[in-house]
Amino acid sequence: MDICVSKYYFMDIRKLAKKLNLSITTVSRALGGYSDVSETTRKKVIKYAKKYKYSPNPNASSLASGKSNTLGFVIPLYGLNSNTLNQASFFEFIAGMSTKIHSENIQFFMMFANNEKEEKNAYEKLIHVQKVNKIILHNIKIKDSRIDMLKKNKIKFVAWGRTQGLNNYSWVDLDNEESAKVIMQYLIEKNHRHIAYANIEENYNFAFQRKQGYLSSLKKNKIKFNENYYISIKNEDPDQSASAIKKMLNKYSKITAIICSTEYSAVGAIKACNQLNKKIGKDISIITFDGPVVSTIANPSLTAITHERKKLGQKAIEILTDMDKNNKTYTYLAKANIIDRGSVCKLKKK
Amino acid sequence: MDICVSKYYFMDIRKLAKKLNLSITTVSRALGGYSDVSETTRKKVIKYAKKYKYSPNPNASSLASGKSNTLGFVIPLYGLNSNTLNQASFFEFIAGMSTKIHSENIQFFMMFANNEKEEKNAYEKLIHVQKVNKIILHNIKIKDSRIDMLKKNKIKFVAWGRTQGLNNYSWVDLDNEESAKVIMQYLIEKNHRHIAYANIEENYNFAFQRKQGYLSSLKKNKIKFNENYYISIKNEDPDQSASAIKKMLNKYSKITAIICSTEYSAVGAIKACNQLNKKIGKDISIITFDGPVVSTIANPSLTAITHERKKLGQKAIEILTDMDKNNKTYTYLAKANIIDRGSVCKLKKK
DNA sequence: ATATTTTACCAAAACGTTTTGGTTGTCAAT
DNA sequence: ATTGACAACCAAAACGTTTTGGTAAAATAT
Repeated sequence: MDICVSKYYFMDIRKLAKKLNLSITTVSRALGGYSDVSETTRKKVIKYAKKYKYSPNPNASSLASGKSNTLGFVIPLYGLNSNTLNQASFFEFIAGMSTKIHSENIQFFMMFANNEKEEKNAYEKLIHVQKVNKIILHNIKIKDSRIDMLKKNKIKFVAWGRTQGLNNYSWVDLDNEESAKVIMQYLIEKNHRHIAYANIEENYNFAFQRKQGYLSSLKKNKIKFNENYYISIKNEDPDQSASAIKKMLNKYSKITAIICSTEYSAVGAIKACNQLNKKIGKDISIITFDGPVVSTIANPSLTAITHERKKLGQKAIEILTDMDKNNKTYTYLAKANIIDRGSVCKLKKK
Repeated sequence: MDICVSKYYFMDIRKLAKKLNLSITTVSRALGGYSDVSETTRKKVIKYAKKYKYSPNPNASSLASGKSNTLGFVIPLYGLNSNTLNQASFFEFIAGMSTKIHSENIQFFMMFANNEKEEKNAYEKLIHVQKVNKIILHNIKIKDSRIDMLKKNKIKFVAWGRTQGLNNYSWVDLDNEESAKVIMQYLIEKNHRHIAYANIEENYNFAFQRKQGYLSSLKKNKIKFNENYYISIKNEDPDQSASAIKKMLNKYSKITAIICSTEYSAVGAIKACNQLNKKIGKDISIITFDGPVVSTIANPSLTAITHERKKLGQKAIEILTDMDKNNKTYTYLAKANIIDRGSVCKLKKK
């Protein structure tokens, strides 16, 4: 990789205008896409701007226009260990964004927050000091005051995740309910009927939605919901899950399959089965949501349903760009696919 | 979390100067810490600036000064799956930085790169367009042309990792060689003598350094290096590791312990042992470098040596701030601790 | 032929700072 | 008393854009 000091980088709009025998205004407006510039002039300007690698000074431009064409992004480090926003999914989101950011030439401004207070400060700074005009919001809570705040300040934003209830803003999200249904269909086709569900507490939106899918599939298939088959763990602690699952399996031996709502419950399930000497994929079937890490690394590896998380990031940027043009709101639901890793077996039909 | 639209945020330096009955210059220089402002005036200015939540417009200030007090950071997404820069360590680094960034009030400018070409462009943009004056460099290769480039452009930087050979620049790094020695001491105290080492290819700097520690410990303890006990896998593929380790264990039954240089080899080792029906922590001992994920999630969990990666980020920022004052270069080596998770057993003394 | 609209361009102001190159007043040294 | 040094302040220029409010010429309408 060779990066040299290029002389062309010191070209500013004034020099460019002089070279072209045009006024600064015309050059600026040509590049800005305004209609009061003839197409022949515009082409000439663009051609020379490229040739001399002219790139507007972002500080000057933001100062003059009052807007910095910058995307604000607060990373709640304190929440990154939680399933709602774990490191792996975060990176997939980023990776998705990056594919679009490059082409659209959006600048990026990141801040970090180690707690809620810092998070609040970060948003204030982004808006009032850095003057970002776009924000990607994540770590969405069931009720989230940031949404009103951004609306008040007329900042364009896309939420990664949804609040519960009315969602009259742009968001991208996993299709959690649908995914749960897909999992259920998969298990039912393999003749499982006694299907347990290991969740974390439902006041995470995704946990709630996934459970809804589970319930609705049960109903559709005329299986009665057995609350003994449903576990809800408060903390994201594999060992807590493990002991709860162990108890459940001991008591209700009819269970043939467990759906794990999170990576942590999946680890718990594995531990529980090992302790009970139940062979996964044979004596008991396990299927988990996502868990890119645990699914592949865990021993044995787990059949899982994985979402196209990269698309979330990609769509978020696309939506923001669209919102610049129209004043609409957009939404996007990422679909999921089941990856068979052998931890679900087919039962004989009764 | 409640974020309101604060009227104070629209205070600029002019209004502040008027309120204080001072010139703009004096206010600016008071806040800038210049000596041609009396201490009483400075105190007054600072007090009012705080009171009215004055915060200089970063665009105006960067434009005027020609420097943006911004930290540049390119995330090579394409390298984030590699052990040198994996997601978990990346976040720990970030988290470390964030503790310092808040207090020092450094701005952050991130870019993403999906390949080497984009990485190159990103650095060019950061320097020539965004005008960042500080950079944190990571994904350091054994020879790395970025270092010369940054020196030429007189950008202050801290590297996360070291090139091989002369390191006359500021860097922070893991003390890989020392960590390997610590592991070896740990195993030898537990009477292991036939210690295997599962590495990835040595042209990763960290892999090379770790091997050095292993070799030097062998020497110190008068154990002859047995090249049959040493594995070097090209790709970060658990299955490749697994088959190599399986072969090794089959052939050389004297081996009582395996050191895994990476997360991937650790997974490989677990798989190999399971296939051979060797009980980890009993029939065979496994200890791994880092692998925060695999160590805890893997089944069984693994004894590991973990570095204080958070400190890397913290120190990187500290060093950059120090470099602003002095023109020295600084270095920092993060220490490591062994976390016992029961995968290493104590052998009887022969 | 004249009035009106449209097209294509531009000079100058504005954005909110930092920096330059001063000035004024005070104090100590002569 | 005069000079020099220094402390404390300031007006104006500069940073590189965008935006405002034009103008002149060309095209169109009357």
